[in-house]
Amino acid sequence: MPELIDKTLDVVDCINEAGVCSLADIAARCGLPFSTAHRIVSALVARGYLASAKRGQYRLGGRILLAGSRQSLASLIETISRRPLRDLARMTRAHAHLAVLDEDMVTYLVKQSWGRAVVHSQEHMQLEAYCTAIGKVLLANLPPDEIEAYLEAGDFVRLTPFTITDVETIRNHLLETRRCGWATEVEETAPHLMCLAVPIADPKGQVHAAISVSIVTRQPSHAALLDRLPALQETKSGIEAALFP
Amino acid sequence: MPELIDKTLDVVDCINEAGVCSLADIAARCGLPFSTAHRIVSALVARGYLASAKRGQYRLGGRILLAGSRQSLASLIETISRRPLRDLARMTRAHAHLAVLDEDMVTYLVKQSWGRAVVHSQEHMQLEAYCTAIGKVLLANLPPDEIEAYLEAGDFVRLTPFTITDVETIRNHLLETRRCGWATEVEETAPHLMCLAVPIADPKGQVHAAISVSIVTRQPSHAALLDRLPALQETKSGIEAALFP
DNA sequence: CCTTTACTCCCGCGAAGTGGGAATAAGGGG
DNA sequence: CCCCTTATTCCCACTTCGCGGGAGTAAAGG
Repeated sequence: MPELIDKTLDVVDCINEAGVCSLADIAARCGLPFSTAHRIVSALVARGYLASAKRGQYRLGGRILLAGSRQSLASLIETISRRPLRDLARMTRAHAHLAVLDEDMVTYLVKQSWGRAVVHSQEHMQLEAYCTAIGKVLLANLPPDEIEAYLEAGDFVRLTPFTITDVETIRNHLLETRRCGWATEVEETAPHLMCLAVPIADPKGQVHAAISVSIVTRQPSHAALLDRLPALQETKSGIEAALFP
Repeated sequence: MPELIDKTLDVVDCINEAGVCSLADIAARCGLPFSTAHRIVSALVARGYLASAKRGQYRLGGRILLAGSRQSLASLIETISRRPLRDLARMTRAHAHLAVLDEDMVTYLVKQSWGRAVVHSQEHMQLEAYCTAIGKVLLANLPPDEIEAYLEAGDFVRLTPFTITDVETIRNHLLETRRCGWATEVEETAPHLMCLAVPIADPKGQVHAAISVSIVTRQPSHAALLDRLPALQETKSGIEAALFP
């Protein structure tokens, strides 16, 4: 790979992380000679990828700030994930889903089916969050105050005999989910249906989506779900690596 | 400026504008040889600045999408504008402001005073939009449905004998403002105070902020305001060029 | 299964980037 | 208001690193 490109992206990454830097900071952080750093920074400023407010203050420029806002990360995650999820569905002999949280509702962006067993989910469908594995993962990774707001505002309907509707129990589930990094759901939304989900996060730990496997069976058991956890984790890693190498 | 950096940014810009491209598209649009385009694209993909969903589909990667969301464009505009506005204030012998719209209120981000005349504005202060020049510019460049929503919801208080409170008149002012690119206000918020404002927009015409000059005088006149329009326009151009070269 | 299309890889030439250092300009503090 | 500090700009010979044509290869879609 061209070295200059790497150096250039090092500079951008560095400023992206640090917020504002002087040229000296940049040179030091990226391990670049002074003049090289200056040359790169000048080129980036000239193109609007960096901006210098005052002396010794470089920051991200308008071009980059605008680029981010035009397209949503969710749409990228969706297209990136489609193939890995199809592989996951085959490998685990289960349905695979990708979803994000939208206005406290789980929004399914990708569904990859497996076998004949029919699951009611569909792409673009919205479901309640408290009773689905994906929903639990997404809720659990919200800021604490938003979790509380959700728990207070929520109207937790009993969809099956196993649906958890008690606020305290849900809160504990969410805490546990956040701690261990995955969530399950066994017949909480529909009979014979169980689910295992993990989050998709960026390198800083911010969660942007979640993926899950869903199994339809006469004999629901946690063990059958957890067998799939390694494969799910691997898919998670693959997607995260594609998004944030 | 290093040529490779320029080519690299050409590629990024190209994908940013086109949304999704194949390698061939990129090479064609940027006028690059195939192998060169491939080398650049690979490097960008390896760093997460581009992502390839499937064959022939490159798009912006997670790194860039995330970079944009972390910092706000408003904060950049604020720091970039401070110096040009100070110069503007000196040159026009007036107070200069930068503001954005936040929840239908004008939010002042930068104030550069001139002379002794005191103006009530302050940085971080919020004012009503319908009766200020900056507010009119910002409102006028909202999507039509949001303008209508503002006009319907608004409670237009008469602050001075000259405040415009009639919805129909305000609507016409906004249309005219959008057409000609600037707005004035003569004693609509306070006695002896008049104002002239223009928008700060990106290359696609999207308005992100507005700047203004404010004059305190015993004899308010449109002419004295419009004398300042060229200087204001020049400052606008300078800021826009710094943001989006 | 086959075809098409996009991607990957290779290699010698030479243009293009490198980087040490000195001059210059621009702020901020006293 | 001036000086001092610190960031920035500029220069130039060296040599590395990227260039780019084309042939091979893998993958998607019919």
